[in-house]
Amino acid sequence: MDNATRSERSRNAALDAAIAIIARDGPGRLTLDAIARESGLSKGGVMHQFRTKEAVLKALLERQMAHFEQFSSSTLAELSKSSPNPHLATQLATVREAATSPNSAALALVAAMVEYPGLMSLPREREKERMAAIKEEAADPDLAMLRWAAAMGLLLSSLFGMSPLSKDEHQRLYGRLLDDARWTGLGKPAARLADKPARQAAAKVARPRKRV
Amino acid sequence: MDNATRSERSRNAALDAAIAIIARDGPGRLTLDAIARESGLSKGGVMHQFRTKEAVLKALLERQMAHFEQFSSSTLAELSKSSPNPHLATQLATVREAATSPNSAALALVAAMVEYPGLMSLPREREKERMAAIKEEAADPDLAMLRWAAAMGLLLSSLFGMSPLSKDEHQRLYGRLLDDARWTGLGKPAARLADKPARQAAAKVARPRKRV
DNA sequence: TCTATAAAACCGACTAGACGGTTTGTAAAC
DNA sequence: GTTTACAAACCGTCTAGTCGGTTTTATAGA
Repeated sequence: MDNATRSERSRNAALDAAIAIIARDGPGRLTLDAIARESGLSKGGVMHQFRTKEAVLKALLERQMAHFEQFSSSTLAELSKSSPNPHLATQLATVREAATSPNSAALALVAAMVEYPGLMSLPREREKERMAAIKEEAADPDLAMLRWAAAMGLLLSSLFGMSPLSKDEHQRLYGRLLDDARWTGLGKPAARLADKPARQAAAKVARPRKRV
Repeated sequence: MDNATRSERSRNAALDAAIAIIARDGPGRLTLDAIARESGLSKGGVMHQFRTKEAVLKALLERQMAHFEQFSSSTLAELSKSSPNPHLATQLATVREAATSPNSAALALVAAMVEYPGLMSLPREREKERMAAIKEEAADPDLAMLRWAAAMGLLLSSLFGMSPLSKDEHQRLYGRLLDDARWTGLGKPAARLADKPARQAAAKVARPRKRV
């Protein structure tokens, strides 16, 4: 077999094994020995392809990011003609995709952040660009950010096994987040609803400024 | 010193040390020896109070949950007279509180879940009850869940250092989530949109400028 | 109050195993 | 024949948990 393809096969085998271990046993169980065992490679083989454990995590992160990058850009191309806010719609769809796909990129994120928090800067910087694009196109940027935050909340909470919501509810909620028609007309409705006591309630829990 | 209070002091010292270590060095650095060193106790002393490391994490989780439980119930008592959906408002305020308080409960959660994912069932079950109460009182349950999800998204993403948003934006967004007046009239906007087209146009121009 | 005994809190050295990473050896590719 | 891909044994460190012993507090009889 060709040397280059042999290396690539081994690298992919190791990364697949890492994902499988994280998904099955949790991020805490991801060790180099476990990767070797799971992938069929020897430990030396794994270490030949990745010099350190951090390099494994980084490669895993990058591979998963590339995968969703692809999903994201093709979705964006499709939506940019039809949607008034294609970047937001794309991100919402991508998050839903990440939440649904079993071998989620998010699993790699979790694994990475515990041992090597510095790796998190890669996805964060990428996310910053996307957020800028979302704000740019939005009629109501804060609402757009909140729709994004809600999608992330659904993703992360279910990812950590702490979501109180069922699968069905998750799907329905993603659907609603994506439906632009249900997120219009929120700019300043207070004037028309003056008779409602809602505002007063909000003031009660409003935090004194200048804390932190 | 009284035996009971001596024990309690030691237990609290250990838990305080654990929080400090997690906050300063990250969850990966939380070891029993580190807890002993940080708390001033000996390792034997720590192990006398907590038989295993999991017991330490569990106690930590429970203590932090109790803390926010208290915040939550006092907030609920205050809001239940004025707010049309006091449970949702309480949860949103509590999440914001968790996000801003430096020694966050969430840090304990992260530390816990990596090594002992089973511990996550405690907060999840609690959250299920709260979610039921939120749905119960809501005119639009799905929207209520989405507001909750958005708050969780803000909390979790910033907790993992992957939030692309600034502190200011976070605070502003929490404020908007809490403002009931800005979340009304979303039930079936498709029908309304026809007779009130001015709404959408206005939103395009009027940036929300509300401060918390 | 003094004393004897039990029990709880605490100490710190130790162990067994797991972990990340290294070294040495071997066969295939170039 | 040199480099590359991999295997297998190995090393030093770190970690959760143990254990025998010491100090402090509780109990109880005189």
